[in-house]
Amino acid sequence: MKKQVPVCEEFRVHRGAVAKVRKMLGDDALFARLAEFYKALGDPTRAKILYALSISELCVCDIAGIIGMSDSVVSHQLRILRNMRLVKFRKEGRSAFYSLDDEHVEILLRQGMEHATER
Amino acid sequence: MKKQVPVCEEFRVHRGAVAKVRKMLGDDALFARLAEFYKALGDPTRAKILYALSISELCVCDIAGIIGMSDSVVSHQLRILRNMRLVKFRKEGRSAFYSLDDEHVEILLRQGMEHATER
DNA sequence: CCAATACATGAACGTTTGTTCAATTATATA
DNA sequence: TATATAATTGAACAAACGTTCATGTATTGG
Repeated sequence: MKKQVPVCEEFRVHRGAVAKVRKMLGDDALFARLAEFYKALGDPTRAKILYALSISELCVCDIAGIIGMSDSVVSHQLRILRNMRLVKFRKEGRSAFYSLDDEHVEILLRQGMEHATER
Repeated sequence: MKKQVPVCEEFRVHRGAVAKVRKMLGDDALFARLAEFYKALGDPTRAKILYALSISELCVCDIAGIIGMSDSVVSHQLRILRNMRLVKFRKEGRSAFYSLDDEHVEILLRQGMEHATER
């Protein structure tokens, strides 16, 4: 009888469980999207921006002032957050007011903050 | 009266709120840790490993077989996940069995997966 | 109109990241 | 004891990333 696995001698876990996981993991695009999403949160500058926006809607230059970085940096990072649908914005005159896209993001922020503050 | 902000003409939001956010954002180390944490989730390979481990405890070469990458890749990434305390492991003979560190991680995984699957 | 303001964008740069490959350690088995 | 297996590690390399700086585009006010 042929070996089903090319790596170890045999799976050390229940074959049914392995098959299930394997099927899900076949969807590369899914995990690419998942990783992209977390990556968007995985930068100190973007984390600060998101945290600031979790308190209040803010315009670009106010964000820049608050986190202590240039308008350009903030604008670049906001584009990434926009593409990942983590923030939304509205224009008013020459200002652009940003806010979190939904409370889903806010929940994730709090979860991460808990993990970061404990221990 | 002197301007308090060097960036825009004036904050467009309530000053009290701004002050509160500003204080929190002063803690650079906090946001560095927060970002590190999310960054650990923000790679397709690591996301796959974590998802696999959310179903079952697995040894290194089984993980490698399941996600279709080399033992070396998996081992390198597991080190990162270990350092971030996202996974724990136990040794048994020459095998090392990995599992998620706590259900905190599992919750975060599901949250991200929801965001990645919808839309 | 012209200048100033708010924001966005593109190129360039140094840094960080993930994978590959080879070598190493530790454990089990023949 | 010698060999094979499981896992870890380090160096090297290309790709991706974040910031800086200069420039561009609207919009507003003098």
